[in-house]
This record gives sequence, C-alpha cells and structure tokens, in this order.
Amino acid sequence: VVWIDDTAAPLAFCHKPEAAPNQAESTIGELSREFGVTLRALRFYENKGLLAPRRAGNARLYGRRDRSRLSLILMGKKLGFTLAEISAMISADGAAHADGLRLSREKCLEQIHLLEKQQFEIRDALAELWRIHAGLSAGLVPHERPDSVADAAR
Amino acid sequence: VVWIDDTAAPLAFCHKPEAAPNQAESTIGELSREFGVTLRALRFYENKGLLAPRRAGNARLYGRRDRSRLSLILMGKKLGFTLAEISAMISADGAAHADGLRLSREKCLEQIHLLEKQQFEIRDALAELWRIHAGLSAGLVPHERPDSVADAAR
DNA sequence: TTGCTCCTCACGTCACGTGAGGTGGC
DNA sequence: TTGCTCCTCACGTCACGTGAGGTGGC
Repeated sequence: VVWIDDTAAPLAFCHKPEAAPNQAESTIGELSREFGVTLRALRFYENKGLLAPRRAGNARLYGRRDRSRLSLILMGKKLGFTLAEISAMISADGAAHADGLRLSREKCLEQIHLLEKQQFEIRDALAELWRIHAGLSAGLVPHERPDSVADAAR
Repeated sequence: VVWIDDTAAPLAFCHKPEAAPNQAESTIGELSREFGVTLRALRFYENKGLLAPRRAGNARLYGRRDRSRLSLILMGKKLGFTLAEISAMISADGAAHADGLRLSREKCLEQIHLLEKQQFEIRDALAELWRIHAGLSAGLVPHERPDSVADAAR
C-alpha cells in the first residue's frame, strides 16, 4: 500500500477469499460465484474500464490483480459510490498500483453527508409508513371519519 | 374518501397549497413552481398515465383533480414507491375517485421491510466511512504501518 | 422585433437485466 | 449428440435530464 499525498490515501481491499483462494486464474463463472456478482456485471465493469482480465482466445481469465480490483469495486459500491467515482479512486495515478481506494478526507465527508441525507429521508418515510400502518390496523372498515388516516399522515 | 375493502384503504393527500390555491387551472410552469418538480417530470407522469391535464390547444391546463393526483404521486415517491406502484395505488378501481392512495397493510409492511433493509445498508456504509475518516485523520503521512487503515476497515 | 412560455421528438444517464444467436471443449 | 460454459450484440428498465428545433401570444 502506497500513500501518495496527504489528501488522498489508499484503502486496501478487505475481501477474504473463500473458494479457490490459491488458484491463480479463474473463469468468469468462477469469479461470479466467488464474489456473488453476475456475469453481466463483470463484463459491464470491464466495459467501463474497471477490470481488464487476460484473454485465452475469447474467454476471460481473471488473475489475482483482477480479484483485488473487483474487491475494491464492490467495496466502493457498498460505500455508495458510483462506478465513475470508483474508477477515479482506483486509477487516479494511472493504475500503477491498484491495491487501494484513493479516498480523500474531503471526499469521504462528502459521501457521509450524502448518505446521511438519504438516511433522514428513509427515516421520515418509515415514520410515515408506520403511522399509516397503525391507522390501517386501527381503523379497519370505518364508518364515520375515514379521513382520520389522512390526518394521521399529517 | 371511499374505503373499498378491508385490505386496501385510501390515504388522502396532504398537500398544503401555497401559491394560487384558489386558482382553478394552472399552466405547467405554475404547477412546476408550486410543487417543486420539473416540467419534464410532469410530462413524464402524464406519459405514464398518472396525470391527464386538460388541453387548451397544445398547452396543458391542470385543474384541482390534477393537483390532488400530483400530490398523491409525490407522496408515494416520498414513501419510496415506484411510479408503477403509485399508478396501481391511485387507479386501482378505474380512477373513478382519485382522492387517495390505496395502500394495503400488507403492501405497507412490505415497503417498511424494504426501507429498513436500505437503512441498514446505509448505516453500515456510514460506520465504515467514519472509520475510514478517522484513519485518514489520525494517520496522515504514516511511515510504518499504513495497512492500519485497511485493518480498521476490517 | 425581442422575450417568455409552451410544445414535441429523441438521445443520454445509471447499473445493469434479459434474451437472441453462436462457439468450443468434455 | 447432448450439456455446459463461454462469447458478442443489442434492446429493455427506471425516472427523468438535456438539448434541438419550432409555436404562440404579450
């Protein structure tokens, strides 16, 4: 792991290989099963320049380097980054060493703010849904003021 | 507000009109400003069959009925439903009365589970991002074990 | 005449899903 | 020969964004 400057630091991948960890090269099907992603996704990532597996004729062969990059991609996705952002974080310096996500503190905070905003929106929606659910459970087949559900929903 | 059966109940919209509340008909631009949505979105909803404004020649004119439907659409979106779901919830019985979102208790719980799952994923991502941020702040320009960031990220 | 608002295509975005149609080696 | 896995287009999905090019009334 190499540190480039004081505003961006690499973040090593955290994948624990479970199946065929010692195998040097995998087919696309093997990698798909190992990481729980579809064949389409792997080809899509390659199309976006995020992966570049060796070719044996037409077939793709993924080595250790490809595995670690895939780990970084999935890590980035779990953190809520777009593939374009992940791409920039992986190959910021020409992909000379692709063993870390180059994430600056600034970018990190920016992402935190984004996710917190989403968190609040989901919190509000959940509160509203619970209110609605309570109204639906309490006021089944009402006869006088069905509008109470609407009132409960503010 | 009319209740249809004991598994689905209408949920009245909760929009408080702020601009031109007494005006019977609005242009697309007025409605756009009033509800804070783009012109494109309004036309898109119409294309999906969710809105059906009157036409004055080529121009669209939105009445009270269209306003209330738009309120329902935006309400449904805030609750995290897709436009297809909202469409089904609005016009379940042929749009004879479009004054409520017809949301069953079952569907309500289903949505709650979906949002809770998303909430957990965001929670995890935020925890991870905070860990990373702490590592970046504490270990600026490290010289011995930069891997500690990776370890902290598990 | 200039500006403003309105209109209709129609392609672009994001991260893939989903067939269609065809290979290659056991 | 049948099956399995691999391949490459290429259109579909979701909810719009974003111009392009053209109207109509003040």
